[in-house]
Amino acid sequence: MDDRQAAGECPDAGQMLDRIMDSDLRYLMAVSHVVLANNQITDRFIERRHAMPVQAWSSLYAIACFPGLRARDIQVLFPRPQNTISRAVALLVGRGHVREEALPGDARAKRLFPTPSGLALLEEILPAVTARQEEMFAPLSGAERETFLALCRKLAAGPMLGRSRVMG
Amino acid sequence: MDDRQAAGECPDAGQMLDRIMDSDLRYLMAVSHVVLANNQITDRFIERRHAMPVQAWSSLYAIACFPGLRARDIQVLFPRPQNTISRAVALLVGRGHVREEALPGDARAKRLFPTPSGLALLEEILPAVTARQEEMFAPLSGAERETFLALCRKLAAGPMLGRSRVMG
DNA sequence: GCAGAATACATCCATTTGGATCAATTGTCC
DNA sequence: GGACAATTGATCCAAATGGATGTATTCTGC
Repeated sequence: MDDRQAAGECPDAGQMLDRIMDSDLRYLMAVSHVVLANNQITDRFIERRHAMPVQAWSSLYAIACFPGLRARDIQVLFPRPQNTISRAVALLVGRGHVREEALPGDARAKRLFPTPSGLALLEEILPAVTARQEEMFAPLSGAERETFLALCRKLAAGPMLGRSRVMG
Repeated sequence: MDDRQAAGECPDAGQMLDRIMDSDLRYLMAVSHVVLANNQITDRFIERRHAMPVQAWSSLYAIACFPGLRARDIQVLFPRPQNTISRAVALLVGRGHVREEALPGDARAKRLFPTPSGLALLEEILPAVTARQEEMFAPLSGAERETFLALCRKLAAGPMLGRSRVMG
């Protein structure tokens, strides 16, 4: 695939990145690269600072945004395995950041609410994550960010994002 | 944050997704959601079909795109921990999909090349992944896809994507 | 050309992950 | 209303993960 193979050379990293984002899988490669690269920063940072995995603080964020939601709902917002969410919620409850309440109509599910401690933790985490978002989106203008967001939302709204015909 | 808390109700999943993509962290939430949701499909599929983690087949893809690259270079394309790449390459070498060759100028590094078996495996995997890409990007028009790609590339080219001032 | 820093990759090991399963409850169909 | 399927969340356990460290080699400053 590369003439330089014969010459025993390889393009430098920047060129390789450019070219892989020009390959058949360019859309997938490009967006995955962006998210993977950022995860190395954001996820590791909060893991170290607060000894909690991504899914824990993002669950807390979801619970604070929508007090009373169920674990099940978090899974829709952050598509991860069910037991991952279950454990994240257990961690938050165990540390007193989230409180569970019986859901009147359904004895299986529990409604989740942030505690004052949970809200305080979020107020500590959110400024850092917001600053990181600003840092990573700095290359885009305001208009470009809105375009990017609109396109992501369009992808998220697509019916085949979370299930597949081509991959059983 | 939500008046329905008093009423003991929660918005449905679709509305929650909309609203979290309208919050302060909307850009991060939106793009992460898209990638996470797709990973649940694509990664798991190839794990089952070919008993290999994402990083293995994407390393193979990189090696086929740029024959002769080093493990180090793969890490630039797919930002993951170093030992993750190391193991992925070891798996590919162990299964005979990749062959290592001494790099003349540097005895530490190894040049990586796909074997016929590796290329054959890729020809089996790529159609499925390409079809999946098509499936997930179906909501976007051709022009929108190019816009999305251009914005992702702009983000990837940003100097602060892979390192951070705000997150030590 | 030599000492110390840096790089490339492999490996160790405690922790995390996720598929599978379980228990409890609710929904559906007749 | 009773049997069977579906849902909600917890837990089990084999396997993967990633930070730290090790080994070998190359680069840098003097």
